[in-house]
Parts: sequence; structure tokens; C-alpha cells
Amino acid sequence: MRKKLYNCPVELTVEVMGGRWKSRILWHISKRPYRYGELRRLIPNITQKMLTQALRELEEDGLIERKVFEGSILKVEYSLTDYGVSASPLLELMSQWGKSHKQREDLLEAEEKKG
Amino acid sequence: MRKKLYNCPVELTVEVMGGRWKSRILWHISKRPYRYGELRRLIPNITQKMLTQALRELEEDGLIERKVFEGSILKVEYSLTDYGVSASPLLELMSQWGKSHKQREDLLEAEEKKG
DNA sequence: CGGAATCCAGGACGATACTG
DNA sequence: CAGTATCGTCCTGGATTCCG
Repeated sequence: MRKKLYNCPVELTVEVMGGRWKSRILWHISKRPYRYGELRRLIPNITQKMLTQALRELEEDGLIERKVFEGSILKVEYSLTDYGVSASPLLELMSQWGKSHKQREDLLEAEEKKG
Repeated sequence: MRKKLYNCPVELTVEVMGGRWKSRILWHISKRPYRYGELRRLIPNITQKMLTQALRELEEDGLIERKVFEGSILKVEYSLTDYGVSASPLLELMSQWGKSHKQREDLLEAEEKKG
């Protein structure tokens, strides 16, 4: 069990969405459901192992849902649960801030070149 | 240099504020400036090494500012830069979501006991 | 008080191969 | 297609000691 004492709410968020991949995965899925292979292509550097592991943990924490569609070929789709949807404003803000951070870095670099 | 290609803005945010400690540190400092020792007490489990390391990196990325006050005793204070302030809505949202996540977990646990 | 330096364990993360 | 299994590396993070 993960019975710990938390003195800071931020710590909880980090535990659930932290790490290198989870927030990126969540952000994609927050747009629409995606299949396993699609996610791999959206996040080129991720390995199958890390993708699977992250998806399983997000599922355990109740943020995403795994649906298997029966058919001639295997199809698995991942989508946000109702609870996962509650995190999408946070993910959107992370994305926004990331963009502005990149703009700022590009700007600083340009100024550096001019001297 | 950290010259990489980013295909996702979320990745950038994770790189700057990711890891176990940075977001927690930022969240505290976003409330008001804090001294080194104060931060250690606010985040009981952190070691000096990790605190110092995180503070240095946040400083490098332009999010926080380190001010030394001369006097009989050494006093160092950390505060958000103007740019760091731009991240405080994100930090606040992380805190909010962490709280609601804890409430949800407590609820689920209570239901489990009832059966 | 506010650190720096060193050493070390454990876990995150990755590469590769294989499967129903 | 959507994964498992195994193995290995790296690097985060911790313990300890020392410093101006």
C-alpha cells in the first residue's frame, strides 16, 4: 500500500502524474482516445515497456480506462475516465506554460547571438 | 547545452519543474520568499543536497532568484522571478488537484471498508 | 547559517528479444 | 496489434562529512 503522510498536496500530484512520461501520455489522451500504437507514434522516444508501465499505473490510479475491442485484429483504446477529465485543465496549463517557456528560451538565445 | 527537439510542450514543463522536489519548492516560494533553512523545515524529507541542487537548477532556468543579505549572520532568501510568477497558476492548480485526489482516495478507502 | 564534496544504493529507464 | 520478459545502465536521490 502507498500509505504515507503528505504534508503537501503538490506531492500527491507529482506522485500520480510525475515521471518523464505520464503527463505527456495524459495530455494526448485528454484530446481524444488513442490506441497503443498511436501513442507510440505520438511519443517517438518512448519504449514499449515504459508506455505499458505508465498506462498500467495511470489505470490503477483511476485516471485512464483501457478498452479492448474484439475483432479480427486486436484493438485497444485508452481514454480518460471521468476522474481523469478533472486533470485535463492541469495538463492544458502544463502545455501552455511549456510553449511560453520555449518562446522565452528562443528569445534569450536570439539576444545572446546579437551580443 | 540542452539543445533537443521537442515534439510536445508538456515535455518542456516536465523538464523544468519535474522531479520529486522542484514543484514543491516552487509552490512554497510562490507564496512568499523563503530562506534556505525555512525550506528545509517546510519539506522535512528533503536533504540539503537535493534542496541545493533543485534551487540551483531553478535559478539557472530563471524561475527563482537567490538574494544574499549581508550581516552578522548569513541570510539567503529565495523568491520567484517575474518569470517564475508566470508558473504560479500552474503550481496552484497542482496543489488543488492534489487535494481533490486525496479526498477521492480517502473516499474510496472508506467505501472499501464498508464493503 | 547556508552550503560543498564524496560516496553509494535503488529505482527509473532503456535495449532487445519474444508472444498470443 | 498490443503487449511480456529479461537484462543492463544510468542517474536521481540519500547519508555522511566537512567548510567559510
